[in-house]
Amino acid sequence: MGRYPCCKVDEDLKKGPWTSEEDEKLMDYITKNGHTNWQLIPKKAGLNRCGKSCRLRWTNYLRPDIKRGGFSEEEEEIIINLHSLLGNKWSKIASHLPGRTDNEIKNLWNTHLKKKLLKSGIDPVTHQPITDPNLLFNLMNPFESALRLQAELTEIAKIHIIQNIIQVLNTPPPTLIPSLQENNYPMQQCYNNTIAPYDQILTNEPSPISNNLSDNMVVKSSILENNMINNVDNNSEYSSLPSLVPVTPENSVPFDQQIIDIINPSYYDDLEKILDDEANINPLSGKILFEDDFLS
DNA sequence: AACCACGTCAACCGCCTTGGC
DNA sequence: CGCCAAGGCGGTTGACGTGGT
Repeated sequence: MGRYPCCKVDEDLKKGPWTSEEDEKLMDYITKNGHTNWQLIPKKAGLNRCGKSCRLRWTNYLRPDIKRGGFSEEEEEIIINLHSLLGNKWSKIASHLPGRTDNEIKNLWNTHLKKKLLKSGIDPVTHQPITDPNLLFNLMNPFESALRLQAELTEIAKIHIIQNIIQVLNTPPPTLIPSLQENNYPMQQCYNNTIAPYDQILTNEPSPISNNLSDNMVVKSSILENNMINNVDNNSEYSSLPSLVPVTPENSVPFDQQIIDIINPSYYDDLEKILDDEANINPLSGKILFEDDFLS
């Protein structure tokens, strides 16, 4: 058999910050008896702590040779040089700096030195001048970089909104139907003119949002299309939602291709006009307003 | 004065190495 | 030689402090 386990999982040992009483107990015990067996120390010192926790507290805080206070410029230089040779070997780096712990050096590196090197155009991993133009751009122009990121996120958000609109168009509420019967509802114009290319989507092809549907179902849009545009007299169809059909490998379109279809400039531009113009959104209902709504 | 964002650092977690059996 | 616990190490987390709005 080997040794007995370090910290028993079922033992109700204290965790978190150390109190001054605990520090005092540990200090007293180690200065009198040394630290040959960390597993026995907490019991013998009267502490309800794991041996590992005691060792960490001692090596990182209580040890008498610990140097307090901030790091000097010289120490920082040494750490940078050693890191370029040793990498993230914090304990090895610490062994070259008397009074400094590996934890302390690691924290300094992650919070301060890494940024310092980046700012001066040095890759903190390789310690070589940064050559990646994107990374360099980000460092030199943080503001422009943020703007660029924001623009990219806006584009993604627009695609999400478009997907949501498609979802809404795929499931018309019953209240829309009388207007359609009168053949003057703006939604119909929407289909006929504004975003006519969406007819491509409103066919038997799976909706671009189908990938987001957790149950892997897709609205069978042909039923919807028939109800809304061609078959408006069939009232019995209006009250029920379009049936759902499972996505099958043969009728599914790769998501990348779906995205490309959506970004087809002709209807993307039209939708963008709607999305860009805040006046087209009813501030109370959040619904999209069409040209006819303004005329009436 | 209250809130928020960010930086710092002590402590924990989990993996790896070492060494006793 | 293999198993297994102790010790060591690096990554990560969360509490706390501080400065800005």
